[in-house]
Amino acid sequence: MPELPEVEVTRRAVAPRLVGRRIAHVRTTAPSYFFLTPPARLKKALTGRSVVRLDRHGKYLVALLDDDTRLLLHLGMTGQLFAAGARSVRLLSAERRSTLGPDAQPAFRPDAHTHLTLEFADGPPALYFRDIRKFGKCAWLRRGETDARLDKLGVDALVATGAELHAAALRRSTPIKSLLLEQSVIAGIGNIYADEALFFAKIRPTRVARRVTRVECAAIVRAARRVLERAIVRGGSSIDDFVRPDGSDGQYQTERKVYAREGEPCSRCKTPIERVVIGQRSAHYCPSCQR
DNA sequence: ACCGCACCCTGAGCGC
DNA sequence: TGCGCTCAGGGTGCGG
Repeated sequence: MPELPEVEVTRRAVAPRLVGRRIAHVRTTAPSYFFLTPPARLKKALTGRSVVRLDRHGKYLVALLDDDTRLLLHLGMTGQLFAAGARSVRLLSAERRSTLGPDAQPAFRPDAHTHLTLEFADGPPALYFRDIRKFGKCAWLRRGETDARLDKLGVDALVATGAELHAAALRRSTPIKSLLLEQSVIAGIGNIYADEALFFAKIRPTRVARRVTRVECAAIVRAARRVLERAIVRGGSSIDDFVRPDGSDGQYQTERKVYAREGEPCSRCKTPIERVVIGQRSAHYCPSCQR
C-alpha cells in the first residue's frame, strides 16, 4: 500500500537513476484502465526525452521532462517502480515463488504486469513500473496542461498544520479517519499511516471529525508527520507488494503499533487491538488508549 | 456540500 | 485437487 513514505522512498531512489538520462525506448502493455494517456501516445511523448526533475505531490510522482511536459505516476495499491537488477520475491508471482528455494533472490524478468519500461540511451539499468492490480496510474501532461488530480490535492502531510486539519474538520460528520484519508484535505496519508497516527495521537478513528478539538487536530498532524518521517527513514512498509527501487524491503512494518495487529496486545497498555470497518476500509486501534 | 457506497483490478487464502 | 467465494484498499464517481 504505497502511501507518502513509500512514494518518497521511491522518489529518492529513482531520481538518481532517471534524472538526466535520455529515454531511448519505451515499452508498455496494451491500453487499459492503468493508462490515462494511451500507451501509443505515451511512447511517442517520452521517447527521446530526458527527465529534468522528479517531484512528489502527496502520493503522486511527477517527472518534469526536458520539453516542459510532465509524466505523472501513481503507484495505486500494488504499484512497484524499480530498476533492472532488483531482486525480490515480491516481484514474482506466488507460482514462480513456489518453485524457488526459501533463500532464492531471483532476478526480475518483465511480465504481463510490467506496464511501463523505460530504457535509456546511455544503457542499463532500465526502469520498470509494475502493477498487478492496475490501480496505479500513468499520465502524460502537455506543457502547461493542468491535472484535476493534482490540483485537488490538499497540503502535503509533511508540512500540514493542526489548524488546517481543524478547519477541514469543522462541521464534518464523517469519522476523523475518513477525513485523514481525503487527499483533498491532507495529501499523502493512507490506511496504514492514518491508523498509526491516530494511535500516537490517542484519538479513536471512529470519532466524528467535528468532535475533534483544535488541540487534538494538532496532535494528529504532529503524530502523522512523526510517523511518516520515521517510515521514510526505515524505507517504507513492505507488507504485501512494496519494494524499494533496488528490490530491498522497507522496514517500517516492524514498528507498526496497530495496523493489521487485531487481537495483539497494545504496546502501551496490553489491551487487545481492535479492528472496525470505516468507509469500506479496516481501521485498527487500541480501545483503551484511543478515545 | 456532504456522505456512504459501488466499482475498477488481481492474487492469496479459505472452506467445501 | 480444484472450484468459488471473500478480502485487501489506492482512487473516482454516483445517488440520496
